[in-house]
Amino acid sequence: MIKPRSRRGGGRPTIADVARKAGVGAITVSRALREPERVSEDLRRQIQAAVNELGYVPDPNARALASARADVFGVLVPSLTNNVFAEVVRGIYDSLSDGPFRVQLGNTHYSGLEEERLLQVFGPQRPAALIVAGIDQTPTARKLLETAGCPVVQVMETGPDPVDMLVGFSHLDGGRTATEHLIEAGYRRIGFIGARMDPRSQRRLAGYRAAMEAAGLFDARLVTTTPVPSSVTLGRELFRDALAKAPTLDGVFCNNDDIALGVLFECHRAAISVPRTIGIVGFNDLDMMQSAFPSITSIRTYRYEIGRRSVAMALAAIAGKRPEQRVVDLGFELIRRESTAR
Amino acid sequence: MIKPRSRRGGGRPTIADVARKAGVGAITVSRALREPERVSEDLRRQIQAAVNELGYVPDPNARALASARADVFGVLVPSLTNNVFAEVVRGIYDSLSDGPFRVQLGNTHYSGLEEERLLQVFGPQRPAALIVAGIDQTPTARKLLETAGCPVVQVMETGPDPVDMLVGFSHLDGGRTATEHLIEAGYRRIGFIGARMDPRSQRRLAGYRAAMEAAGLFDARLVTTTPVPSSVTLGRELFRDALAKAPTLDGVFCNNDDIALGVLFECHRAAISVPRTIGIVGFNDLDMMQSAFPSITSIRTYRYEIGRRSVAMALAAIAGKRPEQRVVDLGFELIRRESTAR
DNA sequence: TTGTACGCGTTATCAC
DNA sequence: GTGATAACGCGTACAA
Repeated sequence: MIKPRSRRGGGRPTIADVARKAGVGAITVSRALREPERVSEDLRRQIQAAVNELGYVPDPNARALASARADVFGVLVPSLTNNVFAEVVRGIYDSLSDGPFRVQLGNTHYSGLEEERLLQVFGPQRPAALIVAGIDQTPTARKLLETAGCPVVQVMETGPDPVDMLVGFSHLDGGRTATEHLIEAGYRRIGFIGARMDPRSQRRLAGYRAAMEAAGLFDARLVTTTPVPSSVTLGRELFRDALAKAPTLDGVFCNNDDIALGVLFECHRAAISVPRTIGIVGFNDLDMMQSAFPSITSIRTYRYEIGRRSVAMALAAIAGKRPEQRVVDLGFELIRRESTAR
Repeated sequence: MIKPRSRRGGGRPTIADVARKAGVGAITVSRALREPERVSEDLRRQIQAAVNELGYVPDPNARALASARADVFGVLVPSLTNNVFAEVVRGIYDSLSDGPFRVQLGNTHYSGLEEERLLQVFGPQRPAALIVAGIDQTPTARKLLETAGCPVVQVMETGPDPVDMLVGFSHLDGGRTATEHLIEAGYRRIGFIGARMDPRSQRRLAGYRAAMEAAGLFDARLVTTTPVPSSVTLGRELFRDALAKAPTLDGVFCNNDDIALGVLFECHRAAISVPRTIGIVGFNDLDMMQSAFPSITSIRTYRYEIGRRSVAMALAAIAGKRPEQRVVDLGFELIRRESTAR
């Protein structure tokens, strides 16, 4: 008696089952599913019928093994809870939800070593594309990206020398624009308050410094930074520190909106008038900036759009169309509000 | 001249290469890597040497195909940008970063149908475990979870009838506790302000209602809800609506902290005294609640810990140890602050 | 403890 | 346009 070929798997229908039922070869079923235009109308219908009847679903693992390509986008961000990256990730997901691609998300915790590790985990999977935050990879990480054998999109920055493609904006220009706005509004003793101080924060600080020096206003005592992760509460503390160091402070450009909100709350608590005594500018323009009282001036950035664009570029590259421009600068916008309306 | 067996793949070393170099069978290499204790000391060392020399890395796709199991945790959340779920996801990632498991994250957009679709995408991958937010799956989704053939952990809620395992807390009790606190603080015309109104918000509302009815204070005009996604700005608008409907309002229990912050800002703008004229309670206790001015009373929940616990339970189940308690209630805590200190 | 033979479900290759 | 055959790289089953 012949054992009915005991399936190790869960007994789901395979491509062979569909082929048998449709009276065609397995490869034709495979083609009908992936490149329908290369299979005749007739067979396509028969195959589709068999697929529906059997409830056949291709095995992604088998497909990945055979084709040496997984339908996976590897995505690396420094933080999952930072709203800024969450928005980028959301843009990526929304752009991918239609197609066959899955997303594999990695959290680097702002660590270059962790990024290397994750890249080493992603590589053997043979992802269809890689999207990574930032341009400050370690040499090792950069080499891993260059040899990944798939399109790579770096996001959230701009610059001259991407691994492959790049979409974002200039943090340096953003920092400069924010600072220049404060100067034009009449503030003079303008502080910089920054937490985390990752590479993007560093560039914003550089923009701040450039603007202050150009105006002859730079003073190292006006700069307050910490590697500690950003939070509203930390913003309050740093503002107190800044005031202690520079009692004549009359404005602050904050690393990000959480810090800015903390500064605002501390001003409330200390009965410091905003924008009269202190002007405040944030960065990213989270929703709450417009609703705060007073509303807070901020640099609006297009995180969601960056996510979408990164996918569009990767998809184009996968389709063989290398985009005309490998570096896309989506810019930013200064949103003037009450916190600097002196 | 013999072509050196052109590899379709990228020519990376395979397990066979390692086996040859170490002078053992391929299966022994496989075992040495997955269950070292079942291979003799000697061979293990030889194999490890060969692995290092060749730079061998197992192909996860081939492994998944052969074993009918992918080292993947499927995770389904309704939102990527909502800090609450971002924290759960972070807990999951942090708990998984040591081991061999990758994470595949899906965004259901608060949609049962989207959840079904994602479950259908995850299924064929044969994930090692599934973690999903909530207990309100559609019948179809629930069936998919039950037949997934892997441990399933539902998170962020508690209840009597999990698909498999469940870790979270009671939103109904949370809503009741928040409301009772306002009542005890002396507020009487206490409103409920809720956005999105997903199942968890509905249960918080039910808790609010229970408390208000128990105190003989319930009045339908005090309830203001909308299906619109939550935001600080929306909180301001809803509060204005609530005041228009119930001018004698003297307190609000907010769906979440974003709404609560919006209410606070609107009070500032309208020169309404908090907590004297209006008491405010939020939900989740985000960092900014403690720094707001005045600081805002909230229900602290343990999102990160829920993420970690869910992984721990799944891992235990994978290891064959069905945990003694399939339902874990991590509770919550009322954090009293200035916004209700009348 | 180690190895042999084979299967996992699909796609690439090349012939028809 | 369609199909037979041979990988893809690894793990399972079973034997030794």
